[in-house]
Order: sequence, then C-alpha cells, then structure tokens
Amino acid sequence: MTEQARRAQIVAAAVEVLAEGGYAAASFKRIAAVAGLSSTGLISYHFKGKQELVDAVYAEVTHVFAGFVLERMDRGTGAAEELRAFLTANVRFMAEHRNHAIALHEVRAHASAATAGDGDHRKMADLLREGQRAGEFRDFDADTMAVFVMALRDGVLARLGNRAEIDLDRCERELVTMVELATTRGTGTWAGGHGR
Amino acid sequence: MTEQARRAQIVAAAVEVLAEGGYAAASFKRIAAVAGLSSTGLISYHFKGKQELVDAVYAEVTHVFAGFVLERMDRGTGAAEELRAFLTANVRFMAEHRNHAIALHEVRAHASAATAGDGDHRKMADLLREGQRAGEFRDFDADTMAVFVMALRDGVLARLGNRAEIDLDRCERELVTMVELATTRGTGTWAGGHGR
Amino acid sequence: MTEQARRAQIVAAAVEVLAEGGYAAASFKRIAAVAGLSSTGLISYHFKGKQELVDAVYAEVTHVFAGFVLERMDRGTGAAEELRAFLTANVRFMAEHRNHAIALHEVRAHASAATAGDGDHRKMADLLREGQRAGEFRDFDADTMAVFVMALRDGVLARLGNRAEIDLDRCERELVTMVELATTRGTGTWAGGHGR
Amino acid sequence: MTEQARRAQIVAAAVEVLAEGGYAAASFKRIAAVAGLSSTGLISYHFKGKQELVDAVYAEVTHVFAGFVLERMDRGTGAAEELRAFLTANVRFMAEHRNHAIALHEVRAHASAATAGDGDHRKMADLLREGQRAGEFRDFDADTMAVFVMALRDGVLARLGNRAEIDLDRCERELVTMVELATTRGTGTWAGGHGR
DNA sequence: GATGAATGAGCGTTCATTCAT
DNA sequence: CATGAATGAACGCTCATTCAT
Repeated sequence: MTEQARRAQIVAAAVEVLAEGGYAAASFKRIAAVAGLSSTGLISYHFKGKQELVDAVYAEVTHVFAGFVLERMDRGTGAAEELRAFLTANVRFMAEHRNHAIALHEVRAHASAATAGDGDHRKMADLLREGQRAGEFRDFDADTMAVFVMALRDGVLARLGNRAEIDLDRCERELVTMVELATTRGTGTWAGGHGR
Repeated sequence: MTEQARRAQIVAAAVEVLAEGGYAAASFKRIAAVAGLSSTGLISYHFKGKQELVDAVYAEVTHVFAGFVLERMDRGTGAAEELRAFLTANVRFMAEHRNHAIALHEVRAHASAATAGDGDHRKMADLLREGQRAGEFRDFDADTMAVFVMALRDGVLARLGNRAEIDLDRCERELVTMVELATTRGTGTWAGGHGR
Repeated sequence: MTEQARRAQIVAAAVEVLAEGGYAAASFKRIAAVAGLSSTGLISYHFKGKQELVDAVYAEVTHVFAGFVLERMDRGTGAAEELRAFLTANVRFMAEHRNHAIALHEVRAHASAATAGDGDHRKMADLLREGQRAGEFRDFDADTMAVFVMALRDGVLARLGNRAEIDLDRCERELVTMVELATTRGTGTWAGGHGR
Repeated sequence: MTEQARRAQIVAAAVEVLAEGGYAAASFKRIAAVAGLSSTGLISYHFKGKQELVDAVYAEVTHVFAGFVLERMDRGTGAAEELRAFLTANVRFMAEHRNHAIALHEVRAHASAATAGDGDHRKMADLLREGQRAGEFRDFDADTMAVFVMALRDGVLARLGNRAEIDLDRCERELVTMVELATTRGTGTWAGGHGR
C-alpha cells in the first residue's frame, strides 16, 4: 500500500473517530483500530506526531469543505448572491458530509495556529466589503459582520456536533433570510422578494 | 472550612485554570496548585470524579452568567427590548468577567449532557415567540432563530477564548443592530431610530 | 513513607541496576522492580523526568564518593601527600563501594552538563599547582596533568565496570608510585623511600 | 554494489553518526539517512542485528586505529621508543582522525565482550615486559602499568569525545614525558634529555 | 539485492483516583 | 476533614526488525 493511500486511510479513520467520539476519544489506539492497523506505531510512522495527524485531518476536512462550498459560490454574480450561496453550501455540506463537518468542529480547537489560520474569516470580510462597495450591503463593520456570519455557520455546526435535533433544510432557509435582512440595504424588497 | 466553601474555592480555581490554559491544561494538579491545596486528593474528596467538578464549574459559571444577564433583562418592557438587553448583557459580561466567560467556553463541550441542557436555548425561543405574539418580531421559526442568536453570542465568546483581537464595544453595537434587523418587522424605524 | 526516603530508595535501586546492567538496562521498569514499587509512575511522581533521576543518582554517588575521598585527603600535610591520599582513597572506594563506583562510571556520560561539571578536574589542577608552588612537583602543565591523573582513576574505574579481573591492592600501590614518579622532582628518594 | 562495499558504506555512516551524536543518537534511521540509504531494512539485511553492526564499527575503527599506530611504532628500535611512538601515534590519530577516534570512544562500551577483547591491553603489557627484560623500564607490574597507559590514552580520548577544550600538541608532549618518568629507570637523563 | 511499509515490544510520562494516616 | 504517597491504566512515541514486492 502506498504512503499516500495509508495517510489518507489514517486520516479517514481519524475523521470517523472524531465524528463519533469527539477529540477526547481520538487516541491513536482507537484510530488504528478503526483503520484496521495492528499498531499505533504505524500512525507515528506516517505522521511525525499527533499534532501532524491533527493538522492533516484539519487540512483534509477543510479542503473538502472548501471545495464543496467554493464550487457552489463561484456561480454567483454578486456579493449578496455569493453570500447566500456560501450559507446554503455550508448547510448542505453538513447534511451531505456529516462526519467531515463534525470532525472539523471537533478538531478545529486543536489544529496548529499556523494551519488553522483565519483565512475563512478574512475571505468573508473581503466578500462583505466588496458587497458594500457595490452598494448591495448596508454600512456595517465588515470584520465584525464576518465574525457573525461565521458564528452562525459554526453554531449550526456545533448543534450538529452535539447531536441536538436540527432540521437542516429549515435551518438553511432561515439562515439565508436572516443574513440577508442583516446585511442588505433595508429596502425590504429582497427578503420579501424571495418569499420568506 | 465548610464543605460549601471548599467546593466554591476549588471551582473558582478551576475557572481560573480553564480561562488561562484551556480544558487540556485543567488537570487536578494545576487546579489544586492554583487553589492553594496541598493535594489533588482533596478535589476527589469533594467531587466524586472529574465529571462532577466539570459540571460544577459549568453550573457555577452558567449561574453567574445568567444572573448577570437576567438582572439586565427584566428591566425590559417588551420582547425586542429584552432581546437587546440580552445581547448587550452578554457582551458586557464577556468584557467584565472575562475568566468566567472563557471558562464557560472551554468547559461547555465537556459538561454532562444532562447538565448542559438547552435551558438557555428554550428560554430564548420562548422570548422570541413572545415577541412574535406581541407583533414585535417578524415571522421566523423561533427555535431556529434561537439557535442563531445563541450562535452569535457563542461566536463572540469563541473569538474571545481564542485570544483573537476583538473590539467588544463595536461588537456589541453591531450585534444589536444585526439581530434587530434580522428579527423585527422591517419598518426600518427601529434600527434607524437608534442612530446607527 | 516520607518523600525523602522514597527518593533515596529509588536512587539506591537505580544505583544497583546501573551497577548490574549498565545504563542501557536502567529503565524505570527495572528500577521500580528492584525498588519494590508497583508502578513506574511512582518514579515519575518523585522525579520530574528521567534526567532528574539520573542527575540525582549522579549527585548521590558523587557525594558519597567525594565524602569518602575528602575525609582521607584532609589529613595530608602537603600537596604530594594529598595527591597520594586522593589516589589511595579513590581505589579504596572502588573496593569498598563497588556498586557506587560502577554506577558513577555508567551514569557519568548521561548526567546534565550543568551537574556533571568539571569540578573535580579543576580541584585536581589546583592541587597540582599548589604543589608546584611549594616546590614539591616538577614543572608540568597542571591542567594537562590533572587530565592524566583523573584519567588514571577513571581507567581503573572502567576496568572495574567492565568486570575485568583487577587486583585493586596492587593497583593502588602501582598507581601511587607511578603518579609520584610522574609528578615529583626526580630525586628518587620518595618512591624509593616507600620500599618499592 | 558488492556486499563488502555496502557494509563498508554503512559502517562509515555509523562512524559519522557516532562521532556527531554519540551512541544514543545512532539509530538505524539516522545511519541510513547519512549513508544515503532509503531504508533501514538494508542495514538489517547486511547486519544480522544492531549488535553486529556495532561490532563491525568497533572492528573497523579499531583496525584503522591500530594500523595508524602500528605503522608509527615498528620503526622503533627499543621498547621505550616504541612506547613513546605508541603514545605519539595515539594522540596524532585523535587529531587527524577525529571521527574515528570519537566513534571508538562511543562504541566501545557497547561492543560485544568477545569482540572488544583486551588485545590492546595484552600487547601493551607485552611491550612493557619486553622493555623490562631489556633493562629499559623499571620494575613495575606490567599488566597494571598497561592498564595505566591505556587509561591515559582513553582519558585524552574521552576529553575529545566530551568536546572539552584540549590542546592535543601539548597533551602529546606532556603525555610522553609523564609516561617516560613513570616507566623508565630513574636516571633522570631521559626526560631531561628531551628538553621537556 | 534493495525497498519501504508494517510490526510489536518497550519506553518515559501524565492523570484521575484511592487510601492509610 | 485533610494529606500526600501510591496506584495502574492509558497515552504518544521510538526503535530494531521483518517481509512481501
């Protein structure tokens, strides 16, 4: 089995363990068991240390997540539409890739600072600023609003991770409406225009 | 020293340790050291297990937090005003009781499901429903909106816990505006009426 | 059992293990077994890490060794006599405290640089310089000669540690003679005067 | 690549690793890396176990060392001169083949008893006895004196291995003088005759 | 011969917990 | 009540060694 494949297999097992038992349960022993490995030494063989595995999981999960979301965003023709696509894609991802989503939630706090950069935050802030320049969004502080938008996404994610009952479809609709109300110029036409 | 006082002392030390080093660093050894105890055995003596201590910390922090917030809410004369007071009080609490706030953030994921109940969530949903009945709020799904409101609060809290730079005053203003836009009927008078 | 006593017991067990099996065999597991402890964790409980135990062993063994030697040196009335007493005492120590001597040999290379200072080397060099000032010793480089004297001591120690057959009594006599010949002014009276 | 060449390559890499990081750092991984091998398996393939590699290193280093020294000894015309040549050659070797010398120092304690035989010791004792028979040396116990002479050599070697500052040229001169004083009949002419 | 992934024993260390005093 | 030494399970990690390719 090739190195690449083994690493991927281990990361996949880690994602599963993280999704099922949370970070605390994600010991090498458990991950090895789920991956069908006979020794935790093999994980150390492929990853220099636990931190590297954690970072690899974070990178993988983040990569898949970002791919999923970006694919659904670049069809947008304006900042507001892109924002809506972002929210929709995020909730969809949670519905379709539950394990990845929960694993991200569990692993985020433990990823290296360098790795776990605020890239997402900055991109969101930029998108919001762009929408303000285009006149689509009202005059809020873009950085703070970026915190809010990501917080809404993370709140849904946390809810999912905590196994609380949650209707993701309704959640998606309400989320889009709420963010539009909160960000766009208050003409009332937009929110109303979409029937919500 | 009375049982009550000892427990309170230990919980207070735990809060400090949690705020400073996060959950991972919150070993009995460290907590005992901060509390000025000479043995971790004393912690085990007063708390049946680590889980009980964690739950006690969660209960204490939650109690103080709720007290702070409720005190500032019941002056409100309507649901919208109460909601605004809730948001303001939450951010204020983070500013004035940083350790308690961060400890809450750190400990929440590890508190017993039974303890960490969704009481807050339900109360928020009830408030929102009340506002809808009174005609103050628009027609959203109250449970979902409650998730969102709490998510916004938690997002700010997480930002604080991660030691990211954050201007709590601006955050408070933007948060209130955003939630008002997202919840009240779109007359535009309210948000505008407060000079933002 | 008091902390002090436990530490001493563990150090004593470590000395025994080192003397019997060398540094490589001196695992916590083995030391704990020899000390009659039920868990290696207890060693970690009393010593912050393996390095601290190693340093404690080095300190203990060095302390006993130095005490033994110094007691027999300060009776000397001149540098030459002190030097002779040093050599004699060293060999005697190896004979009477075999385990401590071998443990010192095994542990020396692994003691912290700070701990394993060249104190002995410097003291020897000072003694030699003093003897030169007094006219007892010939004109050699004191630092280099100190290296030699300590090397002779260490050579005997190594021989002991390697379980090679060695007659310590004869060794003591020959060592004293050799060092006197090598250090004192070549009158010939001294070495001869002692019946060799 | 021939078996012989591979073994030599691995041994050479081991010597380098031993000289740079000491025995503790001489893992197969490191040796393979220095040797430019892609797998530690290759080392196990060519050497039955770590012990065999260690013994091979000891043999190689000892062989080179002995060759260097013997080449400079057989020019001597008497035991005293040979002894002096031995000492000189030893110190010269340390200066000119630092890595081999330090590797010898590091590996000696771990070589098999069988391999690490006392051949050198016996040869030195024989040389000393020869000198005694020829009237060049005084009446000491040859075996013990051999221990001393080798101890002096090893002391310098250890100093080198410990990265302590050491002036090998001065060391060489002082060493020759000391050993001559300690071994030859005390006419005083020799040591003085060489101007030291 | 050479590769490199896989193995499994052993390591030092941390931790919550227990219990005799 | 309080102490603090003792316990033992679990952890991440390293290493020489094996073996299918």
